[in-house]
Amino acid sequence: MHDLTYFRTNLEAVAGRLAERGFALDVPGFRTLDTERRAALTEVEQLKAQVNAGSQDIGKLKRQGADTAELQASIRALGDRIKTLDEKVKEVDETFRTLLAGIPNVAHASVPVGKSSDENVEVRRWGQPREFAFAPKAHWDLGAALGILDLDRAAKVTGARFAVYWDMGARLERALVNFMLDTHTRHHGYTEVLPPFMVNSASLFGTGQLPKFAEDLFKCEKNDLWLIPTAEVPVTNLFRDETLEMDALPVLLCAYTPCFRSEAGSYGRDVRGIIRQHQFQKVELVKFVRPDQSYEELDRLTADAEDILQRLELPYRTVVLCTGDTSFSSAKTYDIEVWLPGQGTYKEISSCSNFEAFQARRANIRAKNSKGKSEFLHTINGSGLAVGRTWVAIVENYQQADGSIVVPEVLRSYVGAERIEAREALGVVKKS
RNA sequence: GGAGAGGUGCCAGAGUGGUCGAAUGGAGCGGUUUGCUAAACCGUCGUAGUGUCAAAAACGCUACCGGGGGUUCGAAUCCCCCCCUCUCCGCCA
Repeated sequence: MHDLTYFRTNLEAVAGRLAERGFALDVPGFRTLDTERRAALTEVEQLKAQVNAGSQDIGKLKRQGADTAELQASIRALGDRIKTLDEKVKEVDETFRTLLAGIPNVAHASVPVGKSSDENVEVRRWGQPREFAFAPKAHWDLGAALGILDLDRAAKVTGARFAVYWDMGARLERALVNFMLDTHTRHHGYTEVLPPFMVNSASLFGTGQLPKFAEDLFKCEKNDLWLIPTAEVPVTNLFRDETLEMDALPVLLCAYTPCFRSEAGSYGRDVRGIIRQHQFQKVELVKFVRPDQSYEELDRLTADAEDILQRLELPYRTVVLCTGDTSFSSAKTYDIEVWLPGQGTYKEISSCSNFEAFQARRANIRAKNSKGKSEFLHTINGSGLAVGRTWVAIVENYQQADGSIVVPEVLRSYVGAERIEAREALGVVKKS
């Protein structure tokens, strides 16, 4: 959400910046609506002022024992006009707010201008993709053969784009969650929170998923409850309608949650394996920061996420998204992409964004400085990391010629094994 | 799910139809006093929208006492619906 006064006084400039990211702002339409809104507002407020003044007079006159019937009647006569004008204001106001709420954030000056992901810019690369003496397999083949990943039964129990993890597969997922949370809390200074996995619509508005992206979410019609698409939503909204102390910033939080996405509009993509699921697990990093420090804090958060991959010794690259690929609420986003040998490509495993005051304004999250003056703070978040995709990266990168998986050094105490091998005795391995 | 009690400013807490944007106390901020601290005293102290204005400041107006609707010339106060908190009962991991 943009600041209305700033938006209005800098309309042409803002429209130009929005065009860079592919959003066409109807400037004359905005001006007309804005003028219309203010005209109606001015008129109805003048009428209300009349009513208020008249009502006070009636009070005084009645105490003096005077007859007020005539005055009451004349004020009552204003009622109808106020009522119709009020409705008009409400209507214009709603249109206006819907419009304003649907306008994306303006990209930071350092963000490269571009139309699509093709124009994202790589900023660094870490690690060397391993040379395989054999043709590396994809995780769906490896996982099925090891009996640790079972998509068929998931489809039976629930449906497409869900997964069942068995045995060491489940253990690996859980190990990753614990390893990530431990690393962020012990080495990077984050405080762990465990939020609800369902939120109300006010929270989704606060972080920018509503009203525009409702179709990407799972909703429980009855209660105004939605399954979270990311922990960003409940965690950012922890401080909705609150004012923090500027001196107490930055606040660094990390949270493990499952995430639920309808994935409407991505039907043909990533159909195999568990890259794109309706439910996946994620450890999320969320920061509430001082406005003047948000970009250094974004770099630090991105480094915290990358550190997980470094500790797991998984090769990756980091790209800065161009204006056209940056998401609705974000002013600048880095994607971290892990190397997947089974597919011979770098695949997004984390997305780290600075929203500046865009979310804070929507969610009304402020910070008060030492002089008692409060302003909107900046919010930052990123995956640290997507657990399911990290699972995929480990299985594909650490696969052996015999189909077993070597467990990365740092995970061994969590997994309780150095290697994941097929366990026929379990009876879940499907013959194919 | 049933019965009852509540939800007021940063906090505590008054206020049951008019002069209430809201008493009082505390916290905060500014100041006086003080070797320092404490105390005392004085002042100040909500948010948003909008008008005058080139703009800022300032001043005015409108709205806001959990959310939404209604009654009335006038609502924190009366009525209806919803949400949340607390107590008891039921159910339940």
